[in-house]
Amino acid sequence: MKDIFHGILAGDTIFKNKEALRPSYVPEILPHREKQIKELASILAPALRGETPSNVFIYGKTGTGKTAVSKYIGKQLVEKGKEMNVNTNFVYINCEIVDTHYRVLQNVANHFIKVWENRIPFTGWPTDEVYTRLIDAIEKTAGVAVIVLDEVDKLKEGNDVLYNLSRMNYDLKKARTSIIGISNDLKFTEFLDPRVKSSLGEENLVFPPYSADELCDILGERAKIAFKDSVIEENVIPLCAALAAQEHGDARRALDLLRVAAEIAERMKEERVTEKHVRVAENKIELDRVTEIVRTLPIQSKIVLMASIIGGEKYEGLRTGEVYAIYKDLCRKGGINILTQRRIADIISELDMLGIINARVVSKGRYGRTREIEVSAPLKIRQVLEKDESMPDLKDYSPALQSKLI
DNA sequence: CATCCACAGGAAGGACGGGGGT
DNA sequence: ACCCCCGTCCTTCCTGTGGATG
Repeated sequence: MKDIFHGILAGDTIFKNKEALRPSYVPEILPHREKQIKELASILAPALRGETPSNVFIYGKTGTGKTAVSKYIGKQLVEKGKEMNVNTNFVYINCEIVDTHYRVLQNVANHFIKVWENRIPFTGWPTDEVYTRLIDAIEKTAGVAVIVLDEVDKLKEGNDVLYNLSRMNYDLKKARTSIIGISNDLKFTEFLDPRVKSSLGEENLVFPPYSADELCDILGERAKIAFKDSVIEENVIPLCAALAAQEHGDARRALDLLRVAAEIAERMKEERVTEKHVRVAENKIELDRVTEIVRTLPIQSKIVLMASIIGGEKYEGLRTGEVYAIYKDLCRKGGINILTQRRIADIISELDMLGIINARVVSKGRYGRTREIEVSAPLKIRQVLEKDESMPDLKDYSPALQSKLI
């Protein structure tokens, strides 16, 4: 046994600590977020004097450091609290996972209830009972609790949860709470109850996307931790940064690129990560994304997609009507009910928005107005679709030669 | 210039299913 | 246990339209 692991570990020539490249990792240094850290710290500082900090709403696109900064501040706050002998608590909740009223309250409460027997069960209690327990538990700490709700827009009962949490201070005597809501959807607040909106948005923080140069610094810091010395060629990090900056300055994407590039280099038994590996990684990530989307598509969309691929081989400037004709053939072959062209037009739009096809409206004058459809990676997508059992069998299928006869 | 194609894409509503409230 | 509301998926019906063609 020992020898097996030894063999594998010996092959590990590139990574020192891969964790540092994962999105969940909270680094010691957060380059180019000094301003946000300072601002958030000054908002939360009253907590250390035992006062109530304002609630905060943090907005920023994915990979702009919202979560990392919050967690970082939380850690600092708790440490500083210990140092100053103030009871400060930091609760982090990801609302994409914990997405109901009950479960949010339960999770927050259980953070304060240390004894197993008294913990709140996953289900079964009335929600307001959970709330009472939560208040009790926080009150016992007689300190300040900062509650972070990450991806707060994913909450199913956002209004109720936020209303509940934001009025906790009225029910508390000795303890104080502050809510930090994090979202990448600015429009999210529009759907909130005005009272909740004003109480959550006492302070607003915006996290702008990183520039390519800033991403370079971030990757540099992480690379120092993640990799052994001098395994990364010097142009690799700028390239990762530049590619990620093309999107919208997403640090997560940049880190993914770097990590996947290194994994590829490792698997190829190479000692250094080069630009070439980044290029391969870029393709792999995009392809993985596409295959994953295609795999999880509903059956009707899969057939429309397949019809577009087949049509693309047949026609130049494939049009909606042609896709629909092939689609109907495929449905008949597979015994699947045929939807109307109106619906198919919408499905084509959906596929377009997912970025797996390109559909742009063109006018052919006398010959109508339609969309020209192009599948982005037809060969690869076809492979994925052909593995799908729910798809009709396409052996020796070829679209009818509909040479525009009336 | 008007026409007219082959759709785009909006509006309204039906069927269905899940989840929450009582 | 029941109902109600809401969201999703789909249909039907509809009006709108860019620009080659006559």
